[in-house]
Amino acid sequence: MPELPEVETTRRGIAPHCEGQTITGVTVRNPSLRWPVPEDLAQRLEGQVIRTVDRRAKYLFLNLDGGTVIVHLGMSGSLRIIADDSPPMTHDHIDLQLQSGATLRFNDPRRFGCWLWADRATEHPLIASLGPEPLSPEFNGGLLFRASRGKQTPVKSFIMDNHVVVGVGNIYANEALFKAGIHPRRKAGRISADRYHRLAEAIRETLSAAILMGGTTLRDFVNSDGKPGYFAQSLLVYGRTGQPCPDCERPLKEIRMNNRATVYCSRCQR
DNA sequence: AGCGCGACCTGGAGGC
DNA sequence: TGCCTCCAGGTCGCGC
Repeated sequence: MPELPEVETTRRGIAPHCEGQTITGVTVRNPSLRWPVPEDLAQRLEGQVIRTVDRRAKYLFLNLDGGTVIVHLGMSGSLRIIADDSPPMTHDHIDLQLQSGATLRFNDPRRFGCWLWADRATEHPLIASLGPEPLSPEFNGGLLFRASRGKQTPVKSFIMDNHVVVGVGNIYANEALFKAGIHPRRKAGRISADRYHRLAEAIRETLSAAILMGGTTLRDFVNSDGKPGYFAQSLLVYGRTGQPCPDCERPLKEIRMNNRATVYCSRCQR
């Protein structure tokens, strides 16, 4: 489900209900996520106050006084605020009871997500080596250009590499490459600085537009209120194989790259 | 070292 | 209705 806009939408949805709240109870129904949920999670959390809810890449941080819960939603995870005491459904793996009476509930059918503990989140191995945030000032075309010199890997794989820039998942990689007019298979090391400036701008635009619209809803994404996002209506190429290119009207092509659907216009993208 | 791919899971859609 | 195959928004870590 979630790419960066969905994760940010989730953060904005849950933060007001979590920040300043004492955790009064922890229920782990299924600890078998991507990595096992720490056995002492409840012990660490109970009685602690959630100070802030932050995001780094697609990770959410529940910051407590003595450390951080690092949450990833994987492909199918979601966090909801449950106001009443409605019973857990299938795949509701973790509940945090809050002092307010609300529950922060984690659901993840495929269990690719994770809940981890870190004394210092920024030093955790999963976090420490991440590239810059795509919406931060340090992310720009120059950075992409420098990082790509000598790279043989296709540009689509390059911008989806979290060590280069975080938060560019499959949907938005397809969209940004279309906007920048770059063929997804072009070797990263053979793209000019000018074109990387356009690409960086396209990434920034695509992600911020999606955040404004509450994320992309394909199938079953719901944000923390249970509402869908509306960015799917704005997708230019993803999910539109065979339909006319928005610019030149030639049918959009689809190939597989790293086993992921890759949609592009063979005329507009070179 | 850089790159590509398998692996981790469940469920929905579509074909027969 | 049921069974089977394919597909899915992520990303780690292995093998070449």
